[in-house]
Amino acid sequence: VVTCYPEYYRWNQWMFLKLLERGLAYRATAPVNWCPRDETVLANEQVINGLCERCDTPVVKKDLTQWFYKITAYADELLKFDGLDWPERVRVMQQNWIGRSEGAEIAFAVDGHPGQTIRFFTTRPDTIFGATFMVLAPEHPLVAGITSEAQRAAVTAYVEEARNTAEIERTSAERPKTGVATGAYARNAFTGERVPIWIADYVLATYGTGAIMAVPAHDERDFAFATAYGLEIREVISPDGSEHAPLAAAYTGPGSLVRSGAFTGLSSDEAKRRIAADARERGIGDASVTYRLRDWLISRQRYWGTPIPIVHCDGCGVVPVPESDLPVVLPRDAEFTGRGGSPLANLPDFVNTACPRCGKPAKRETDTMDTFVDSSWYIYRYPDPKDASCFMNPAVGRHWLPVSRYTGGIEHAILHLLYARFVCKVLRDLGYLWFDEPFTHLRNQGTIVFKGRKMSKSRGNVEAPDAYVARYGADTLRLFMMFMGPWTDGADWDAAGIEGSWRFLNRVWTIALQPPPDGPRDPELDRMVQRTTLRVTTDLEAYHFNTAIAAMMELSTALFHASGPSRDEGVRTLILLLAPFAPHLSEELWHRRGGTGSVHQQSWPAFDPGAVRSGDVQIVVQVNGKVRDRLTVPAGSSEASVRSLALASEKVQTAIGGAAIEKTIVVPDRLVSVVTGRPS
RNA sequence: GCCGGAGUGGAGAAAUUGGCAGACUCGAUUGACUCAAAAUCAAUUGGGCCGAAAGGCCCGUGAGGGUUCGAGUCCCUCCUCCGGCACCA
Repeated sequence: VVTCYPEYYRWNQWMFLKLLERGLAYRATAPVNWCPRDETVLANEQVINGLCERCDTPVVKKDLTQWFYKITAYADELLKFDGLDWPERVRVMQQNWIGRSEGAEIAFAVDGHPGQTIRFFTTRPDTIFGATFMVLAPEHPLVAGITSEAQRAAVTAYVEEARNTAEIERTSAERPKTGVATGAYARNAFTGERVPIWIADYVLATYGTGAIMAVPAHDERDFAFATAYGLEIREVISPDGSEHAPLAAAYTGPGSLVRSGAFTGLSSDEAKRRIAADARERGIGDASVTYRLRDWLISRQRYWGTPIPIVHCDGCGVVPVPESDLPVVLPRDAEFTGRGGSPLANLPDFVNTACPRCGKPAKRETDTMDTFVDSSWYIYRYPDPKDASCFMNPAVGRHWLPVSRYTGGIEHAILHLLYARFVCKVLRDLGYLWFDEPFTHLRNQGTIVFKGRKMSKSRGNVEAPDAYVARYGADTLRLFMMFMGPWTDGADWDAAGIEGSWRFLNRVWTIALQPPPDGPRDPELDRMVQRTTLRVTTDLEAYHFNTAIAAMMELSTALFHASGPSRDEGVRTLILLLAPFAPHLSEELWHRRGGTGSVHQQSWPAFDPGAVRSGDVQIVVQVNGKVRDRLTVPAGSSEASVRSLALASEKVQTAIGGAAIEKTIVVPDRLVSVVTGRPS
């Protein structure tokens, strides 16, 4: 939808130019996720279990030149959730996704290839004396150059096969480890030994440096690989300080170093620091941090998306469209060919343009932006959508932003919510926003499961509400869905209980329109109205819609049996409380009872916390932890009076049975607990 | 495998965050109204035991242990289910 409005998406383009200036947008050739069915690239976040987020087609890797946003520059800040009221689940998902690992990056020289080194990342530099071989990802750029003639055919075949294997299959942990020796050797800079260099697809090109030192004694994957190919397994970390050979399995815990030269005897933690420091002194490495998070691939070979404001000129290269020329308008006449590549590439009027720098004929970028770019900042447009000078009017925005209440499905946990946090921080650093986080308070509505699967409009797994609306009305259906259970939990869809919501609304209708029978004021009912107002108000703020409705049901039952002015005022309050839950019915009743204006524009009912607590309360009396009697006393009764009243109870005295009282505990307005010594 | 969340009646669920377990709703049973049914209203509805009744007693929140005057809630061990990530070096 956004793509229909150039005045919206021009700001996607404006932001792109700002990020480009800052070095936060860049173009690079990299192995990227490719959906063969949609014929477009995808960001990592849009590959779900190796499948395309949109069409569930297995994704493959392809080397392509694409545009990226440098979200990794904010990885550390994105790990922080200071001051945010967010569900634990979402925080953990984002933290896992970002995947920060501390360790060291170290280089080993390739034997017989002067100047060539293999850089690798490890979280366990303490195990470096046990690195008996190295493994490169099949896509690693060094592979072709170092492979020996004898191994060339085998290596080429393996690389080819890896390229043609779907990502989901390649990264399956259950898959047996496979690989091929390159015939080349590296020099372990710590043991001084020559170690063979292998390629294997269990090493990922996109993580760390795409290469590892393999320590089979202390890594399960390396152990499995070494066992399969008969490579040396050398213990260098011992849980008890003594040596154990041969190892039946990798020992991945901490311990003290053995067979590790000058570092022998150190603890794992100490050795991690000392070995990284040693690598730094020798100029071959340093302590380092690696993230699982990859930069955000924003190019798409799709029609519906914001055109990327770039011109490719034979003379000048990649040239940004000047800000004054924005927006670059998405043509309306593109054809959906269903074939590969961006549809824009087939429109000569769009593609052919003049270079903004030299004026010579040039070609426009034909990729469009990921639509998650659109949704990453829309909240800043809300405060003043008419303002044309910027995407947001700061004077208005200061009043409304950041967003204090945000809700959405859990499916946004590491897509929209991560992108929006990133864009917020970028705009802050550009000087356009004055806060660090776009959404200070977040709640996820639960998933409704229908026929065993998530009920989803885009997936077509829905039950149309029409039949329920026709039979019970939209308010009943809405109320029932809020009453089924906690809104944040979701539920299996089952309309069996909808009659209850229907009956409740009918009862409200009846009592609201009946002329109230005469009678005196009813202080007990007045208090209940107050109490209900309190409960509905706090439950609403906490998203506890089910219990708010339960409280209103109780009030409606009490009003049904009441009379007099208390009843009439209670009904008025109930209609106001019900308005957010049953908007149509409450509006109708509001008018039928002579109310003016809309019920939805009235003040929310007030309550007096003191009045809520007044009246009589029931107090439980326990003897040695068991309930023995119940007392009714005025709320706020003193501890002493409640205690003596409790001890005066016959039932309590029977339970005490003459034993000595050790202590009594009084919880105001709630209970008295009597503790005795051993029964005499 | 790692991380997160959750296990409470026949069903959906409550429980003021350590204070009467099962509010509210569905379903079921019984009664009132009706020629009858529907609708509506009322009563009962965790299990077991004692009692003619009024009422009383015991057990009970996935399992076992612990802390506490008191545990659905806190701690330890385990089981099951749901969700996320997963060959991330």
